[in-house]
Amino acid sequence: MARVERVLADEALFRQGDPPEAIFVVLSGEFKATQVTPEGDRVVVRLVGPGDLAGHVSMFCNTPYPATPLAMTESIALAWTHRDFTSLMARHPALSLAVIRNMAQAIENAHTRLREAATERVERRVAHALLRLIKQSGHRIDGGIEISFPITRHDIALMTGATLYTVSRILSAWEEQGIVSGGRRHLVIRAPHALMKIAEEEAPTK
Amino acid sequence: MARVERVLADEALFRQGDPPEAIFVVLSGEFKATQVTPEGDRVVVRLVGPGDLAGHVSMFCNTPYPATPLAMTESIALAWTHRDFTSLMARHPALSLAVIRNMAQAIENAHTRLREAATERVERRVAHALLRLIKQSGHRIDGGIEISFPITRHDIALMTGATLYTVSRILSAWEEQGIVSGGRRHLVIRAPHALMKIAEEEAPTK
DNA sequence: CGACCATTTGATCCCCATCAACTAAAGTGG
DNA sequence: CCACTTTAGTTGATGGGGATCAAATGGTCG
Repeated sequence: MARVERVLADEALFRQGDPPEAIFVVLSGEFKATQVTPEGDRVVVRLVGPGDLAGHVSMFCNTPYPATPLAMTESIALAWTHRDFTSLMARHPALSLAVIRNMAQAIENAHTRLREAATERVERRVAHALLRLIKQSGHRIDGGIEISFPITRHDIALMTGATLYTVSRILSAWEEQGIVSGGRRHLVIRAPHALMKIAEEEAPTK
Repeated sequence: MARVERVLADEALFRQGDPPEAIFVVLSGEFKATQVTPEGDRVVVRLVGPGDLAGHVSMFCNTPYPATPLAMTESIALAWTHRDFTSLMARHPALSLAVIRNMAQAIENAHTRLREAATERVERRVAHALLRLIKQSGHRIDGGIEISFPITRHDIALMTGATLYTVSRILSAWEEQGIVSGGRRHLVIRAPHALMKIAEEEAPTK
């Protein structure tokens, strides 16, 4: 019943504002779900990797797609129509549960980021973002952990609510300290432990 | 199969960090779901009103409760154990759908707030927050719309990622302009239209 | 090689957090 | 019913984190 959807890097699975025509499950690859504000600012609201759903919000609420999932690498996803997917869920209660579990994690993730955005300064938010990237798609290489898809300072800025300038400064400082390294659209975390310390360290003189 | 839970104002339905023992559906009243950071800062991640779920994230992921829902007024909720609720869902597919729909809205809401937190300045975020409050529990009175539960500047600050000082200044300014009015723990929006203008106005000289 | 994109780095500015002091309303207890 | 405390809110002064502007460098690709 499913349609297989193959998406090249930098292409969109669907577009923000379009009417919902399908719900997707990512099989391989990685997407960044970006929202555009009325003013034209962009934000990355979440990353969508293998096993994650996309388009579910619109599908179940019957609203236009709230974001545009851009493929960061060549990716493959399965697509169902609303009808097919709900009938599938009706026949397999385990599927409903899986959907719910996935959405629950998305909620928790979003709330965590909300909390970070409200209480933490940029450097720490970037540290959290990198740790999340590691967890979602880190790849061990000798001397560190590599982010397995091309990522720019600008992307990181959009994920943390900062500007690419500030992110660049932070990463430059970290590179000097040997915490990260990487070139153009490429990032390796050399000292995850140091990042965790930055991310969690108690604020001084509370 | 459900247990009826009655909660007085300023009491918690459950506490962040506790193991999940039930899932709740709010019948009446209003809760603010607050998260505490390791450093002790607090944030209101969402409002939970009639028809909304609480505790679902933990219940389905089997993780400790991620937040503490504090009752803003006396409230009533129904509680089910995990076992009872899943068996209920298995027997009534419509329930699964309702749960999914509610969670989808929570996700969209969280993403919207994320986007706002990342791109908008405080005044506009406060405007959005007030508009959301109106929508969720506004109550028409002559001369404006009243927020139907006690709310403090501090609460608004926790909802917008600002400080109570900044919120106080903004509301004072708005009060001078006749947009809002209200006293201690009490808020009336006199000119929702003006708020919408503040919330959506194009940034100057883009 | 030339055009474009990612990144870096410096200089400046301003929004808003922070600190501090004060007012006023609401409990509270004798 | 009145001192006393507590909690909510206001307002001024100050400083800093980070946005913004500007310009240069180095990688990639057609």
